[in-house]
Amino acid sequence: MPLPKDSSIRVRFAPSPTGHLHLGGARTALFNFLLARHYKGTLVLRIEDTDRERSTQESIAAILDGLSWLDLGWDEGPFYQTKRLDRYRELGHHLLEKGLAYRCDCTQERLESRREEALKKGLPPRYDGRCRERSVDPSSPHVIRFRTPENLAIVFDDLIRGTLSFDSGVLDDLIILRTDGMPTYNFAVVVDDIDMKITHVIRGDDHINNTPRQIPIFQALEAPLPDFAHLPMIYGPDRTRLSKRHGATSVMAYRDMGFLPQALVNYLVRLGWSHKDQEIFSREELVSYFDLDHVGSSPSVFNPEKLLWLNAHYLKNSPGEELVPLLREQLPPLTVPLPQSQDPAHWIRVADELKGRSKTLVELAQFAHPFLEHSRTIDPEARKKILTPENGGVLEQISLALRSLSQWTGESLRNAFSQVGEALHLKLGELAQPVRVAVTGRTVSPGIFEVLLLAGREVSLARIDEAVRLSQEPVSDIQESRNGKEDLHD
RNA sequence: GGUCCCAUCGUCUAGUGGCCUAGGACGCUGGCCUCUCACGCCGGAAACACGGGUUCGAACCCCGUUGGGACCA
Repeated sequence: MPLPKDSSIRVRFAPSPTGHLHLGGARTALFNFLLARHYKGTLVLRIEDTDRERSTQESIAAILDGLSWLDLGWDEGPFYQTKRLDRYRELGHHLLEKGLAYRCDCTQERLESRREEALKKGLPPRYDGRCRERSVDPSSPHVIRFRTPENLAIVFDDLIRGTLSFDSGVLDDLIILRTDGMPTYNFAVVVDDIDMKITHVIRGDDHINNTPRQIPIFQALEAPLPDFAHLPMIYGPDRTRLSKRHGATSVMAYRDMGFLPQALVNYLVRLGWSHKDQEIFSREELVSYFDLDHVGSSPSVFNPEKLLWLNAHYLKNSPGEELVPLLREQLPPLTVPLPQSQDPAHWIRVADELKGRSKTLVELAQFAHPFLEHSRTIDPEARKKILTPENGGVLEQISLALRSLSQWTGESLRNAFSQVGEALHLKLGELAQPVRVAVTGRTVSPGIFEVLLLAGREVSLARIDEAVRLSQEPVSDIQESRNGKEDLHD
């Protein structure tokens, strides 16, 4: 079902501000965004805040933040349903006048008891239509119900699922305006989609059952029907709808965990959509390739491993200078910065050197810390294992050799190491590891020459000398005694 | 319970009746590279839920079964 290529398509993203922007919502927003861009149409942002109990200002802010972090811009809005209440009432009364809706003053108690009766008889607990033909006093408390057409097959062509068919017999005469004049969800949505001239309703498939309720309202309001496309759900690992109990679901939580928005977007778009075998997409490619034809109809399970892989990919391929501001956000404030940390170029070098080994910005920050902060903490395991008295001697030799170098380059450092290696009959690896621990405090880092160059001569030598001292000291009483016991078992 | 949706490797997916001895990716795994860890490169295990049709031919079309899920209550 190809869409018009020109064109004037108008789509919308319509979240309820009852929490953060979660992954499912983000994907719905993304698909709407991409479709709008692809067809050069319009994306409308609408905040469905009629549930005043649960809607909050913070949620609105959180959703807007999430969209902006993902760089999903919209063209019109945000429109707020709570600012359109008069309009819903107007159209509700319009339907009333045309006899397409009616007043109902059934009490909560009555409805409750009818429901229980129906349930007992094994019938669907629908409204029994008591007020359909009654004339209820407009001045007494009442709701307005939509007169759902009876015995009618409601059929529509879902752009993703194909033809979907429902029997209106299972539908209630649903309330469109409550006693307090607030519109119900299905009514407000239809009024908005009409007023905002939405041509394609693209939403999660949890709304699939709402569609046959909404279609008769479009018709009653004599509005053209938009096309519908219902996106499959995103599941957690247990194949139920992704929710808080599956861990982080808020897109902002992913930012905090050190993910790049491009990675999350790329991950999300491949959940349900594909373009042949391609896995990595630039924003431009996404806009030019995206269409509904290749959106699948089966739900997908969220897989954090693959997101991580994508994130590593984007990290590796981002220029250091773009990473620096993000790196700063992840880094705890520096207590005593290294002298070279004053130099922006140093930060870029650090980011470029370390981005290839990091899966997240958090990891990148951890790797980067020893090259930015004056003091570096030595991993206790690494100290115990690598900074042995024997290696202390090795470090002393290396320190001497490094000091004698008139200038530090990759080349001169390599030469110095091989000379020490020859003299001590040690391989490069056996030299590099103690130096690595001495300078970075960890057993994992970039190549040893890169490390030395990045830390610089002053810092490197000071840290190596400190490591020499540490290697002569006992590790610590507690660790010593524990080691002793372990040794007995060997 | 009612209505509706879904069904290819563990996961994301390609596949739109012959190109399929089912392709790619994540993960897993063997190896290479190597100063550590990654990256990268080469290789491996791993799937058409089941049963009926339709057809010369079905992963692809139809029906049923099973299994999962959503919504409403």
